[in-house]
Formats: sequence, C-alpha cells, structure tokens
Amino acid sequence: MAQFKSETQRVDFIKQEEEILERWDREGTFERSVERRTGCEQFVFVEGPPTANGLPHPGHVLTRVVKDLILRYKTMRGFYVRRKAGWDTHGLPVEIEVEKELGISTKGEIETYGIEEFNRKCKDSVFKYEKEWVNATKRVGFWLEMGDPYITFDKNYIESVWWSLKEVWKKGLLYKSHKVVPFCPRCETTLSSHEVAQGYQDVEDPSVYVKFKLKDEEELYLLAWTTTPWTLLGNIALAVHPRNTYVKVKAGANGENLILAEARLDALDDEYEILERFDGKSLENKEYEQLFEYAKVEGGEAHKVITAEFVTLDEGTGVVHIAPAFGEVDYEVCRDKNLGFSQPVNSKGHFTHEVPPLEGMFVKDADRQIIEILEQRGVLYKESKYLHSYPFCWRCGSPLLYYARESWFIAMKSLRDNLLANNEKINWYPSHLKHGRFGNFLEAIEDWALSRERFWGTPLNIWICSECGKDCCVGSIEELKRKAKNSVPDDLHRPYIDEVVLRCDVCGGDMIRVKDVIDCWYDSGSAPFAQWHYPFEVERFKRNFPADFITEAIDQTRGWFYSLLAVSTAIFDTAPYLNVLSLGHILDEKGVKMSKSKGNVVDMTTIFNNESADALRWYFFTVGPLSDDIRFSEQGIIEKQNKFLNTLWNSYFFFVTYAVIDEFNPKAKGIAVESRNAMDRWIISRLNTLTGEVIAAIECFEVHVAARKIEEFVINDLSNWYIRRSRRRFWVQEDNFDKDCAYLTLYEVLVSLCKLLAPFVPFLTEHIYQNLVRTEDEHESVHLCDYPYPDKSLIDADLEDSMELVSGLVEAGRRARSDAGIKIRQPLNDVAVVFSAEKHKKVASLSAMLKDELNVREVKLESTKAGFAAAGDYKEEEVDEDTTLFLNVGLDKELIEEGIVRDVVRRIQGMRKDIDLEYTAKINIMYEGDEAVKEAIDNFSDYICAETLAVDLKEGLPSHYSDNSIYYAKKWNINKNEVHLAIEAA
RNA sequence: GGGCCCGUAGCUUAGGCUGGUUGGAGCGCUCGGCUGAUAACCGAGAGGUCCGGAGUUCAAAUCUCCGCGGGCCCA
Repeated sequence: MAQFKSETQRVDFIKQEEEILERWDREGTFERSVERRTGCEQFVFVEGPPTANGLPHPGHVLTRVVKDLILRYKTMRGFYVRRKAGWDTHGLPVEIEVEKELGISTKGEIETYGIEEFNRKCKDSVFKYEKEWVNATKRVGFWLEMGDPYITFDKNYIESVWWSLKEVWKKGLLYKSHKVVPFCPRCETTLSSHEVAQGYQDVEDPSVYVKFKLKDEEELYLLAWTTTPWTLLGNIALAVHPRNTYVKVKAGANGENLILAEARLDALDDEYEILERFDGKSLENKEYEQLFEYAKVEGGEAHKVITAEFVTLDEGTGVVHIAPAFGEVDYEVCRDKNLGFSQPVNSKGHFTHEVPPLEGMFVKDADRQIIEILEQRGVLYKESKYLHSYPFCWRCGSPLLYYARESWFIAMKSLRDNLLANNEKINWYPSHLKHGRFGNFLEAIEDWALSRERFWGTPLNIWICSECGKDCCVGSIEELKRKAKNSVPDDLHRPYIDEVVLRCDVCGGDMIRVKDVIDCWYDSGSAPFAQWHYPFEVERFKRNFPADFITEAIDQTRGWFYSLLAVSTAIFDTAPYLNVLSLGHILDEKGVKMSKSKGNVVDMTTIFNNESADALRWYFFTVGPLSDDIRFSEQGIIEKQNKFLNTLWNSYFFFVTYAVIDEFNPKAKGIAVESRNAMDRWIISRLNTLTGEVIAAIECFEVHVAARKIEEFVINDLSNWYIRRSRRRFWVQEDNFDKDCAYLTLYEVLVSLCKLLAPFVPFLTEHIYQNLVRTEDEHESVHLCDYPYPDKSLIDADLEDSMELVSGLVEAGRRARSDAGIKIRQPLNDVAVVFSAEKHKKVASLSAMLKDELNVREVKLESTKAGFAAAGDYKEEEVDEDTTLFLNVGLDKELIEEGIVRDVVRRIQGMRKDIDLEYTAKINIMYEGDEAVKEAIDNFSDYICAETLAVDLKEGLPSHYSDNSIYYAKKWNINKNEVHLAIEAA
C-alpha cells in the first residue's frame, strides 16, 4: 500500500489552513511545542499589550506575524519560549470610547453619571473586540498563550505597579510640581508628550502685533507678537534677547515710537525712521503698563522686561510675550526671575470671573473679541493670519492649551546617564535607532508627567495627610490594609480606593488619596515584572527578565520601547530587553498611512478569506526589510500565492504523485549522499548552503533576506532545475538504484525545506509534513521538530560553482538556438564549448546534463576557438569573457527525423492530457500522414512507444481498425508535414 | 520649525557601509519558443534624468552639502 496520501494539483489553501488550525487545537500542538523545550535555555519574549477596544489593524497583523516567526524559529532552535498574551486596558482612549457611547463629554458629566458605573463600562469596553483580536491572532497563525493573559487592570498587576512606584518614591524620584503641561480642556486632563505628538495639525491662527506702553515714557511702545491672543490675559512679562540689537523707530500714521529688534524691522508695514539703536540688555527691567487690568497677579512682580536666551529673530518682533500659565518656557523663566503668576482661565478652558467681559468663554473662541478690544484701545499694531501647526487632543480633537497644572513627575532627567548606559546594552534593529532617534531622545530626556486627573486607570498610590501634609506611597495591598482606618475594597480602582483613609504615622491624622490615576504608559512599561506579579511572586519574574526580544512598530520608540526602559532603569537600573526589532508601518497602495479617518484601512479578514494566511505572511516577509514601511498591495499577496506557494505545492505534488505510484518508502532505503549522482549531491549541497544563510539572516532579523533566499531556492533550484532535470528518473517503470536516489533526495530536500519554512508559512509546511513524515515514531508536527542545521560535509562549493557554469552554458545554447531559429525539440549534432582548463574541469562531469539540456548528440569541451569560428555550420555565442559556445546548426536526414519524432511524441503526450489519462495508463496509437512523418515514426517506433507508454503503434486510421474502440483523434502539422494521430486507452 | 529613516523601470525591489566594466532581478508589457512543466517555464525586446541641484574625485546610484517628496518621532 502506498505510504503517502495522493494530492490534487489544485488545492483550496484556505480550507487547508482551517483544517490545520483544527488539528493544532485538537492535538495541542502549540502547548506541546513549548513544553517540549522545558528545561532548555530560555528565550524571553514580552508581548506588547494591545487594547482590544478597536478592531485589529493591518499593522497589528504584521507585528503578530513577525513575533510568531521569531518565536517559532527560536523554539525550533531548541529554546524554551513562553509567549504570554497581554492586554492594555487603562487610559484615556478607553474613557473616550465610553463617553461617546454615553453621549457625554466632560469630567463633570462623568462625575454626575457616577464614577463607579463609568469605570464598570470602561472595564467592559476594553474587551469589546477581544473576539476579533483572538480570531485574527489565531487565523494568522500567531501562537500566543491567550488563556491566561496579563491584564493591566488586574488586581495583581496593579499591586506590582504600586510596588514599583513605591520604589521610585523611595528613591526620591517621584515629585509633585506645578508644571505647564499640554492640557485638553474638554477631557480636562494633562496629556503625555506621546499623546500630544499624535495631534498636531496645520491651522490658521490670528497673528497679532500688540503695543505695550512703557511706563514713564511718552508714547513709546514695545511691539510684541503672538498667535494666541487669549494668552495676553495672562501676560506677566516681555522678553528680549540680551545681546541682539533693538531699535526705537518712528512709525505709523500717528507717528508713535515703537521698539523692536532691528532684524525684524520688516514686520513693520509702514515707513519708519530709526531713532535709536541699543542692546536688548538695556531694556531689562523696564516696566510697562498692564495690557488687561483684570487678572490678579500673585507671587511676584509683573509687567516688566526681562532678557532671555531663547528669544529668536526668525519671526515676530524679537519681543516675546510671556504668560507663565500658558507656556512651559514662560513658566520656567518666570520662576527663575521670581515673577508672579496669573491664571485667568479655568480647567475647562473658559475665562474665569476675573475677566468680566470674557467670563465663561472658551479661550480660543475669545480671540476675535480680544482683538477688537485691543483695536478699540489703540494698542493693536496690525493683525493677519498665520499658518502653523498646533496640537489638538488626539482623541477628542479639541485644541490643546498649555496650562500650568499640579502634576506628579518621575525625575527621569536625573536618570539620564543611567538610561544612556542601559541603552548601550540593547541591540537595536535597525541599528541606527540606538544612537539616532532613541539615543537622541534619551540625551534630551525630560521628567515624566505621570499623573492623570482622570478616572479609569491605575490609581496613583499616594496618600497625603490632611493634618500635617505628610505624604505616603503605598506599595502593596497588605500595606494598604495595615495603614487603612477603614476597610479596603477588593477592586483597587476608583471610586472605591478614594474612600480608603490611612492613618498618618507622623500625626495620626487622616491621609486622603491623591485623586489622580497614572499614565497608562507606565502600566505597559511595567509589563516585564507586573505580568508575573513581582515581587509578590518572585520565581517567574527572575526567569523571565530581562527579555531577549521584543518587537513593535517604529512609533513605539518613544512609546513602549521608552516606557519599558524608563521604568526598568528607575527600579532595577538595568535594560529590560536585550534585542528590540522596530517594524515599519503599513501604508496603502498610494503610500499613505492607513487610518480609520482616511477610510483606507484594509480589512485583513478579506485577505484570510481570499488568499491565505501563509500568502499574507510570505508577502510580509519577502516584500522588504521589516524596518521599512510597506505599501500594502493585495495583488502582491496574490503573486506570492501563485509564484511561491504554488511552486512549493507543485514540487511536493510531483513527489507525492510518483511516490504513490511507485509505493516509495523513504525508510526502506538508506543511500549515502556521496554515492548519489551529481544532481542529487548538488541540490543537497544547495539546501545546506541555504540553511546556513537562512539561519544567519534570521539571527540578525534580516527576515527578508532569509525568505528571499528560500524563495529563490524553491523556484529556481528545486522546481525549475532539480525536478525538471530529474523528472525522467522518476518515470522509469522498474525499480533501480538511480530512481531510489532521486526519490530519496527529493524526499529529504522537501522534508528539510518544510522545517526550514515552518516558522514562515506554518500552515502549508504542516500539511506537507503531515503527509510526508508523520508516523508513529516521528514528531507529530513540523513545529515540534528541530530547525535544520547546515551539514558542512554535504556542502560542495565546487559542485555548486560547476552547476552555475552549466546553467550559464545552457542559457547561451538556448540563445544560439533561438537566434538560429531552431527549436529545442530539434536534436543537433554537437555543441563545442571553448574555455579555460579550470572551467573545463568543472564542467566535464556535468557534460551529460549539458548534452541533454541542449538536445545535442555530443558536447565538445575545447580550449581553442580555431576550427569552430571559421566553420560555417557553427553558431557562435559568447557566454562570458573567457567562455564561448559554438552550436552546430547543421541538420542531416536522421536529425530531422528525430526532430519530427520528438514532435510526434509531444503531440501524443498532449492528447493523453486532453483525455485525462492517468500518468501510468497504457495506450494504443494509430497514425496516418505524409511520407516523411511515416518514415520517421517507423524508424523510431520503439522510442515513441517508450515515451508515450504505447503498447501498440499502427499505421492507419481508427475507423478501419476496430468498431468498438473509442479513439481520440487529431490532425497535426509537423515541419510542414500533415499527420493524423489517434490514441485510445489500451 | 528640529531629528531619524526612505526615494533606483508602470509596480515590487537588489546594489549603497568599502566609489571603478554596459545599474541587476521579479511582476506587468511586446515578440518568439516550450509544455504529461505548475494560475508554470525558456529566449529576445521595449522600458532608468538611480528624486533634483551643487560639491569631492581621474571616476558618484554609492561619499558630502543644499533642496523636493513620503513616513515616523519631536516641537
């Protein structure tokens, strides 16, 4: 009985993949692939947790596929590789989704709605698309432990995060400050820098030049410029550069005197006359009249000129309006110079009662009115429009305000050197990120604004005594219980945690929790330890830290890649990962980023249903370096399906087809490679060379290099050369040694190739493996196998070189035939190759192959052109600089007859195919035609019968032969001769 | 506005670090061939201002600088 199951040439890859998924589920293949390596060296991976409150994007699919490739590869290489799934669940994006659902939009509304119920909805919402995520993850073949994921809202996870923050606090790195932070007035919260970055848009803002009247001077004004007129209400100072030249000019219709930087004189519309020149320094401490008298100023002096290095002369007037409530540098410079502070705007971005004419107005909406007031007062010099980029809330779209808020910070700036030192321990792919984008970012690192005045997040674990002001950071649930005056809730989220009052260990007073939650980037940055509930459980963390490998897209450079390093540096002062692979983004066919708002996001389920997961994976792996952006093209995936997967399938199909016919059993034969023929030794050598190249490329994450090399091997070496060249060896009827060698070689190559490809295209390779290998004494899945390793003793570099030479000669020979107008089927007498003695030696052993490929009776290997160049029958074809090929294009009667016979055979083979005959079916042939053809058939009848499996070859036409036979007949024209051919199953 | 990356044929790309014959492939296109050889294969052909400009050099796709376009990050 045949050992292998027959296959069909056309397969439904989608159905096949679904069957494989069922098989993996049924047999627990994934779990077993991990367990099999228990006790082996670990390869530690950390899954960057996605949030499942939206559908997975093509980019997520790419990331998952790359993770899968590396982890499957490492597992096959003998490592113990855990892949715990994770979910990122906290944060403003989640709140925004719930707000939308509830039709509310402010913090006040949430409080009215009830924090308890609001947070419950948030908790539900983060798994809204869990099913789609799980399905996509499974369908694309990403083996991930999804049964017991880490979840950032989990009690244990929060406890670990609390522990870590207490570590930060104990080191004195956690501090409270007033800092100007980007603030969304609608969401009423500060935003992290990575959040701000997502929302820049080019907008047109008013550009206003305002005159500030100097005190004690007659009609002398400082001319300042701003694009945010509303901030003028918080003006505290005007800044000039100490060493730039400023001028006093007479300008304007009413001849007023203005002061501005000389380099900015072109800001003036009117003609002017320069009256004086002086350094900025000489303006220092000059007082000016307050522009708007409404807002109270607290904590220091105000309304005077200061000098500052940051003043530039690129735009404006060289006189910079300073409002510490609305600008980071403004805040800092005022603090440094002991100036006062004025905050006429509330947390919703509305002017307060301190500003009666504008009270209750949203600041951006007040610009118009402010400009009018300036105009009326005669202090508006001029006004126009200004196009610049301005940040908007990345979720709700409101313009952000820079706003001085109370906030908690981690002093990352003080850890700068540690961050840089730890970065040195990390291998970055691509390497330029290390000292480029990421390194530069670390060089200029700022403190981490950690707190969020929101609801759904890990509560900030800081309590402050309402009696004495002492603060306390709680590092565990046990500590919380110990210090609590009342009961501790099971759920650590707001609002329950807000109720917990601690006893102050200094004064015994009531300690109340700071109402903030923490930045969810801190949550995910804690994943390496929090997913294992460290330090409350120690062992698992110790085994899994630091990570050997993480990968996400390039946008995570300052996101998760940073938050991981930041948290780990603050707590352990070590790098949390050793290798990080940064992926490019997926763009649409036009090269534009895919985004929901543009409506150009490709739905991956259509790819899974139309092409296949393997085709998609192979496309991702071969299209280019992983770090490059990908212009996504469904056509590109279809091409991979047709070209690569089909070719692989057909190579396998070829083997199975004949192995079934011959009942070939690979176990029954053991033939040493060295005793096989050159073709066999060549493909085995190529395979081993390839294996080494693939491993080397994957090890440095050059996945596209590895995949492309495999693709070339499958298409060129295996299918188009080895199988094509060797196919006749499989067709021999009787058993013989050479046929065994061919079967064994092709079998070994296919099996090894399957393993080599298993991490790339896990479905098709599994299917092939199941048929070719799986028996009781073998592993039950290709994914339980060891990855192939090159056997150097099987690599024969000389042979590979020789084959390359031969293939060059074959190409040249075909060119010569093509030029001479002689088809390949026409046998020719000889070909002469003229080249060096060295090449001579290399090709000699393969000359039979050359003879066959070029369809000549003789191959002459020569060292001189003499005799061929001159002979009229020889067609000359240059191969390379020291090799020339001469093809004898002369034909005699016998060659012509042979050519005709070849044509006859080809026609008969075509007819067999037409009537769907089995490969092994015997036939009867009848023929009738012109004399030349009949004569040729007559002279080569044995050859024709052998080639076409004919048992009978008779002259005549079927109607005269037998009445009850069903012949298939066709008329042909061969070399201008007419011939009738008829065949029937014998 | 600043930083990093990318820009090679209609499309996908190799080469670039380390400058050196006519810049290679694949898809698509045209022509021819082959086909029990597979939605495949073989041969030939058309198709390139190597994004533009300047510089270094005997020599630049490659190195340098300045632009332009795209992406990401930061303001």
